[in-house]
Amino acid sequence: MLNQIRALQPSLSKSEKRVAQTILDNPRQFVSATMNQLANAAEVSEPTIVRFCRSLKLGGYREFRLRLVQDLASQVSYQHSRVDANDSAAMLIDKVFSGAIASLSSVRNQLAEQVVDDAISLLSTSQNIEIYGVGGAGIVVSDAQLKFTRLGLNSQPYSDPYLQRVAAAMLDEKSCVLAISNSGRSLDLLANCKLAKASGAKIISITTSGSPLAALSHLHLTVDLDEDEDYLVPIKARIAHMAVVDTLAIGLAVRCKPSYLERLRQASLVLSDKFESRRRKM
Amino acid sequence: MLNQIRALQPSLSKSEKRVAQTILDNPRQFVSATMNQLANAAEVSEPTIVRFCRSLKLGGYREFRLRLVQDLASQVSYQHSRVDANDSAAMLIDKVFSGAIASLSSVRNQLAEQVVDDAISLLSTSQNIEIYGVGGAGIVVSDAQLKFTRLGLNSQPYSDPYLQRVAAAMLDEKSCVLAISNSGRSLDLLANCKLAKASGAKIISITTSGSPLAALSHLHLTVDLDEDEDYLVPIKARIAHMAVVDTLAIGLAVRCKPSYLERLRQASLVLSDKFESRRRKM
DNA sequence: TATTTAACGAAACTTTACTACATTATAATG
DNA sequence: CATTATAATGTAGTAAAGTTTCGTTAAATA
Repeated sequence: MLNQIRALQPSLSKSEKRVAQTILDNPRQFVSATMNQLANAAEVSEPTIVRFCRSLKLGGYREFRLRLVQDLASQVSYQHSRVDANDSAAMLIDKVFSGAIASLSSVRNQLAEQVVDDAISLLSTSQNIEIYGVGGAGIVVSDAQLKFTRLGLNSQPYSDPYLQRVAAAMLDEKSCVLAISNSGRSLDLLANCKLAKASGAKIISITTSGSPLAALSHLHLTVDLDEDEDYLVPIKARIAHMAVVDTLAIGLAVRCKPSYLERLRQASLVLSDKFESRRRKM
Repeated sequence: MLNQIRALQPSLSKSEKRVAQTILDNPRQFVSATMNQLANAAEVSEPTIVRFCRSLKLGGYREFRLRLVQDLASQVSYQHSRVDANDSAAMLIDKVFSGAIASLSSVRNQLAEQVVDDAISLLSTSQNIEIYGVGGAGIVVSDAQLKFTRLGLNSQPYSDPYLQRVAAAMLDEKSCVLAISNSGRSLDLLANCKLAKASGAKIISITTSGSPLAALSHLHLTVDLDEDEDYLVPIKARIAHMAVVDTLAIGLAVRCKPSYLERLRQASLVLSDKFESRRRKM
């Protein structure tokens, strides 16, 4: 739809071109706009709006708005611009969510299928799994631990560098470390992964390509993100890492041990008495 | 949105119930319907349609239709979210990521701007913030705590029901509780939020609409998700909740206290000696 | 059974989308 | 260069959709 407008733009009349430009500048602004509001924004008359809609082979403004809303609701907006102080709540929501969506969809394209496959196999054959991460990644570590435990895997989370160090020294060839870090440059984490490797454990990393952590891993799951502004509150990395972990967990569940599925159902049921009637879950 | 209608259905009047049922029977039929058409289909009058929309906390029919269209448009990708044993790694990746993306994009449409605004104001004026969640939500609680701490807010995370209980009893009018739960039905969490409310604290919830938790909150941030198959490994809820928390955190940062931004830069710098050269971060 | 309260729809009213037509600008032709 | 044809745009009016007001009916309560 927006692409169609862009494509048709050259063939439009001067006023209609202005309408097209106004919409393309900030489409979301117009999801609930009336014809009048759009006309004012583009500084044209209402009939021009109708004619613009007809140029797009649509019945009228009503149909145009319907299409626009559908388009924006399903389509990911890649222009995750930075937030600033006079953004309305609506813009704030939009920027945060489209930023998160954009990074997920970029990571989806980065992930190498083969590596995911290998990682799932390795995890399923390891006798124990240790999950390492420091700082903000600690949250992803807990998340991974929760997921693996639910699958009945033998895993331990370590987000404290000192405990990590102790644990790493104790590993053997049948162990496997899942190391999570956005930068892949945390000194503590690097040292501990080296130690784990020296103990004979396999290292699977979820981190930026080209980082020292990626270099020393046996399997590297790539998560490269734009760095701009994410330092504000780094949600993108967090969410992307969790999605990767989730892919592994679901892969383990459905692929290697279908019996896991049954276990998961039980995990849900066992919690049901902790909830008020009508539904279990979470 | 459709979930919300389902949730509210019991509490509606006879005619409004008929409207709800008519829509739920075949929602797509009404994406471009006028009020009149919907009224005829449900065999009620137009004012009843308006009242129905108001019962959903919407401004009127126009807003209702907007939400419906957004909802149905973003649901398209939910279709292929079910994984099965003979999926290739590529399909696995695709399903996990598009599921996550679809839920983010649906939550983006659900979030009420006004409530986000109010929540940001309330958080910024509260003397202390307590963050509650149990089970899987504990991860989101830690995430929220990390973000709020970075902003220099006075907040405490409680994912243990017993500690929660003790803390809730100690609150006063200047406190505020951020309660996170997908189901909104955890007995422990509900009891503790009631206690906190009785102590005079304000409750902000991130949960499903129509749930008991939503009902007792002063501010309710809606996160309604499809329920099917997420029990496998509930990543969607996790990610959606984190994104909502992120919206609040960024809102607090840019809106209320621009000085926070400076503080954040410092938080990044202070960590730099923990990293190998070339870059700080995470 | 009487009285209050809530639910609902008929009709008036407001806003929004669309149409018909007049006006202006642009291009083409003598 | 003037004249005419053609396209582009806006003004004003109309029809349709959405919303409000208010009276009537049904249900609940005393």
